[in-house]
Amino acid sequence: MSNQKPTIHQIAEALGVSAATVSRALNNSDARVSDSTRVKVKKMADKMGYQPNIVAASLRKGHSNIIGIIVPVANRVFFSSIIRGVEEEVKKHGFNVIICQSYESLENEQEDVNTLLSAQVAGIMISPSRETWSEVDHLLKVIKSGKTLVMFDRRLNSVPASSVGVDDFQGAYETVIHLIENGRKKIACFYGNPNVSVFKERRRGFLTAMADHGIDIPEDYLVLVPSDIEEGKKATKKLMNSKNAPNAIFSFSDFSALGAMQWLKENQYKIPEDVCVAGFGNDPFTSFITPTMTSIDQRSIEMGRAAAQLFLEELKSKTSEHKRILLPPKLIIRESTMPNVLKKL
Amino acid sequence: MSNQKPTIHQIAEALGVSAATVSRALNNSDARVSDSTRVKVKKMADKMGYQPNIVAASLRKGHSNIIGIIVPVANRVFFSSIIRGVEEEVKKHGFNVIICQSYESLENEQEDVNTLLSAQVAGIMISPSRETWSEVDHLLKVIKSGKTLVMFDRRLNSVPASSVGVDDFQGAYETVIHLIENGRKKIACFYGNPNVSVFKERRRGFLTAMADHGIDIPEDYLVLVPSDIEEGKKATKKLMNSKNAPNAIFSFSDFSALGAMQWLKENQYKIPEDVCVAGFGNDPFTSFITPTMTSIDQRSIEMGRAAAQLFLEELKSKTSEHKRILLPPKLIIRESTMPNVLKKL
DNA sequence: TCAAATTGCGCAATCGATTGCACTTAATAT
DNA sequence: ATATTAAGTGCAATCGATTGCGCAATTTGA
Repeated sequence: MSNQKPTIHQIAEALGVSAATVSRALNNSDARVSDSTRVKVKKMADKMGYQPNIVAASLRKGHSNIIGIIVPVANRVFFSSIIRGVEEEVKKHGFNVIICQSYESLENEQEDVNTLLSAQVAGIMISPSRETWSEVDHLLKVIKSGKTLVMFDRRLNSVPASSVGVDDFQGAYETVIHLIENGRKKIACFYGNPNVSVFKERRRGFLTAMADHGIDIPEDYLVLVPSDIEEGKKATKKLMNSKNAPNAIFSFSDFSALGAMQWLKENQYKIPEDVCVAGFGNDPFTSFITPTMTSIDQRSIEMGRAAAQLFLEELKSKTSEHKRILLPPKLIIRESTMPNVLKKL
Repeated sequence: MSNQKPTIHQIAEALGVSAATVSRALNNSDARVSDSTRVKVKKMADKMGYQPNIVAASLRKGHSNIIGIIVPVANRVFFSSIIRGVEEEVKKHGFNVIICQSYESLENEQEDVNTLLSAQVAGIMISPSRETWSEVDHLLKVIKSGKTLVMFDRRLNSVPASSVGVDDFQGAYETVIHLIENGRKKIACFYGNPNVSVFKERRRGFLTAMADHGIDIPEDYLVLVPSDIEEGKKATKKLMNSKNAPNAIFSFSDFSALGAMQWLKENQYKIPEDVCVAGFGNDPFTSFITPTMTSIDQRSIEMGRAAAQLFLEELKSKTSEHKRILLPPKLIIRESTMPNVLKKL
């Protein structure tokens, strides 16, 4: 049966050479094969429809050409775009990616790490779950086992590994400045779980910008709001019904910002005239809604690319030094804080 | 060094048994091990921090526990949600997924298939690229090589394999009926590339519904519009500026429907009063925009789950019969075609 | 011209888990 | 009490590619 997939042994036999030679001929890396043999082998491999068995190679080499990616959840545009970026980049170098989702659970994440290690991945790229901040043994294990580890977006100080992210501090800072420059001082902030690095940075950005302009922040202007439309509505309602309602809301999430806008519109507030709203993340929907929403672009695809490049670099160099790459965020000003609209007032 | 990852041989040695016994004890499948030994082995494996080398097992077994997924693009909510569904389902059974993106290119898809076969995947789940319709040898190769193949969303008649999808005909049909029941007869249709199965079905649904109600369709009401905002705008402009402008637009894509809505709003048309707009896909943004957009939900996560279940079934049974699972679509009626708004007229 | 270096290739071990076959011991049957 | 059968385990081959080592042939250097 010619149906059976040929192996290097079949090729070797057909050519009267050894399997070792075939292997070497096919892997351009090792030059210790004559050009004529190499050509012969390649031609025969082609003719026989040879497809390398990567599993066998992986076993022998001690690692596969697969990179594990762990994200909180894969069907959010932000993360799926990062994955896209990673995939595009590593593919060029013959790697593939396995996707795992932690669903923001530490336990799932630990399991995922084990699965990936069992699969002998070349390394792991991770954006840690919301619950991952004090307990990081599973990530240290990855490093100890000699595998490359790279974090993206969220990072953990307690894990000695490289990371790529957007400058969240800067993004938040710029946004607040933008609001202030438009004459807003009563700026409320929907912040996120400060155990997550990116939220902590955004918070610092908000506070610093306000402090730099000598603006005091009423205690109730700082609200912990999960990334969720309904939560955004709830928080907005409470805020706007208080005796000291803000005239701007800066949310660490596009979704809670959307909730804010929805509540404001339902209650006849004008955006941006009465209340400016800015989100974070530049999810596609921010440019579809009415009014369009100001937000900070996190350059997800580029982040994925950069993370992948960093990963591949470290895979080669096996250095123990760690890099921290910060991409510049991009404030996208839209109608929800539009200056020209405001200036007309 | 206890740093080295233990293998079954280490465990065997520590226990004074053979590696074969350890293997059998760890894989509950083969019962030919005494309970006492099994317990002993498991305890020791645990103590030594044993992690199975799946690559080795895969090599021996001739296939891995990895399932390849090929999608046109991974960062569209529809596809990433399917992936999520698949991942959730197969994980329970010890499988992992590798994601490949064809970017709607046949060539990429062919390459992806090769890569996945090289990785000795257990099988492949695919939503074929737009360009994949006449040339399907690469998919036949998957089947010939004895691997399980399942298609989701888009399917190919020329490929003898099971598939899961939503009833696109039904979805389109219902939508058109809904528009007609609201008194619209001048319904334009933004259709998609008919080489793609789902678009062909939606087209059939549209035409059938119109025919069933004896409504003639002017030639220029049928417009080929790619899934893209700008294309939707362009098509709408042309349509509305013609002498026989429609009073409803049914688009096979939420994005071109969004384009339609944007153009209509910019040009002072009222939605739904002047023109009703319905999309397809129920992308999250459809419920965020103003007015909210009527659309058909494709049950992406469920589709992923169903596809995964079907896949796992076939993997076991190795039957040559093929199933075609059709999920019921769900018309989500929103403001852009809202009946109560219309009735007030 | 002869030693030294280089090139080209084969041999065989190796990666770690699985599994058919065989063997021993214990259990059951006659 | 002897013959069958079953249970529990070990041996060793196997999956397919890689690679250190060694050998022969060829080239280079002096």
